[in-house]
Amino acid sequence: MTSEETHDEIMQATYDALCDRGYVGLTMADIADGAGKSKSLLHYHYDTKADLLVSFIEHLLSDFEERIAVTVDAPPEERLLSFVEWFVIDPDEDDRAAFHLALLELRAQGAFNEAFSEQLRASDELLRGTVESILREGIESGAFRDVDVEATAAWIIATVDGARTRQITLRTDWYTDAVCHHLIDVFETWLFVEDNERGGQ
Amino acid sequence: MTSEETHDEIMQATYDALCDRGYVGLTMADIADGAGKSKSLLHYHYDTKADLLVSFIEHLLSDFEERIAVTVDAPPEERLLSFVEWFVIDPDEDDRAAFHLALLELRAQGAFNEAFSEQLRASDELLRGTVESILREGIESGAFRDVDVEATAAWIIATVDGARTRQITLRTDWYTDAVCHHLIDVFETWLFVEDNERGGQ
DNA sequence: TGGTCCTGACTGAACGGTCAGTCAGCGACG
DNA sequence: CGTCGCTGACTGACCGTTCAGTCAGGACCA
Repeated sequence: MTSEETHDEIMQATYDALCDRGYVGLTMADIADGAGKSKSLLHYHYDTKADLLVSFIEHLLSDFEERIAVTVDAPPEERLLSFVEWFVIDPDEDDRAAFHLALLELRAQGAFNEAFSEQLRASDELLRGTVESILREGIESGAFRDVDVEATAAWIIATVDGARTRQITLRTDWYTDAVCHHLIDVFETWLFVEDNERGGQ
Repeated sequence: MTSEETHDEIMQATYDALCDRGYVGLTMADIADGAGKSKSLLHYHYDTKADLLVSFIEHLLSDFEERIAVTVDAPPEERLLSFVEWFVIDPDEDDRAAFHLALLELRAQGAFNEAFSEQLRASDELLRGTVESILREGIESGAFRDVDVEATAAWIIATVDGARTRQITLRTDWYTDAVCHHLIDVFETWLFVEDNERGGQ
């Protein structure tokens, strides 16, 4: 088995272990077992547990990059709404909720680990950049009003992130529902240019 | 020293230890040292580490209850705005940021510990109840429009929580700034009744 | 073709440290 | 004298990390 195949298996095993143990409960033994390999192998490929996890966040990032590259063709209103819907977790997606819970633990650990922190900041920039580019596209095409792109992207992300955080930590869809409806209201009132206005001014 | 004094000291030491170690790094020895007592004493008062932490969250809750009881006299617009400002962390309040980071870890642990989860849900109800009561008061007095109280409280909390989470995990005030400005905009447009409208309809 | 050398992926066992939890006992106070 | 608050020494389990060694296969040479 090549080094790269092994790397992919380890990343997958890390994901699985993170889902059913969380970050706090995550052990090298869990990951090794999940990959059907020995603990020592993990240290053969990554110096420390922290290194492995940094690699894992990198892996997530490139995954995310691939996924957003796919959806660039839709109109901006649709892209923005599907971004919001994608962010929120479906009630029956148990493993995704578990994963984001672990990710939340990981995000909190950034404060104690500079390498984590760096990766997390990179993923934040990617996320913000994505929303900003949707907004810019909408404004350029005349579909959106001329809002402050950076600030608008920031509050949208903060809002959906907060809703998801409360959704997964409190195990209720109450917050995501309220936030989704609210966002749609705000978008329709403040952001989307009505058809009958288009080209008007 | 009475049992209650010791309890308070332990809670304070837990707070301190949580601030500079985080939840993951928190040990019984840290707490004991901070309180100037022995580890065994902690087990004398609380059966397990988890029990101690449940006690700690209870302690936070009653603290929060006392604090909000103070501010009930201000007008609803002011109460709402000061709630938002209070939620957000000042850039130079390092220890408060550290504490909320630890609290974030603790919130994520709710998924693995039913007793934590219960306490956290209680604190969520308290928070939601507080915002809802501000909204209800505003609507009754005619200062606020007749919005859906539960849903509005939910999205406000999700928004400020998300902003604070990103603020403390990414160590940037970018999100909280954007969210504060946005919230003030939304409040003034959708929630607050203008003076010249008052009594009008 | 077959033998030698080397390397990269991988393992099992052990080590060292950490940490929650235990337990026997001690001083002080009512 | 009992019990309440408290301690220090200790234990068992766990977990990241290390290390000596195995094994398959590829390169190179005779």
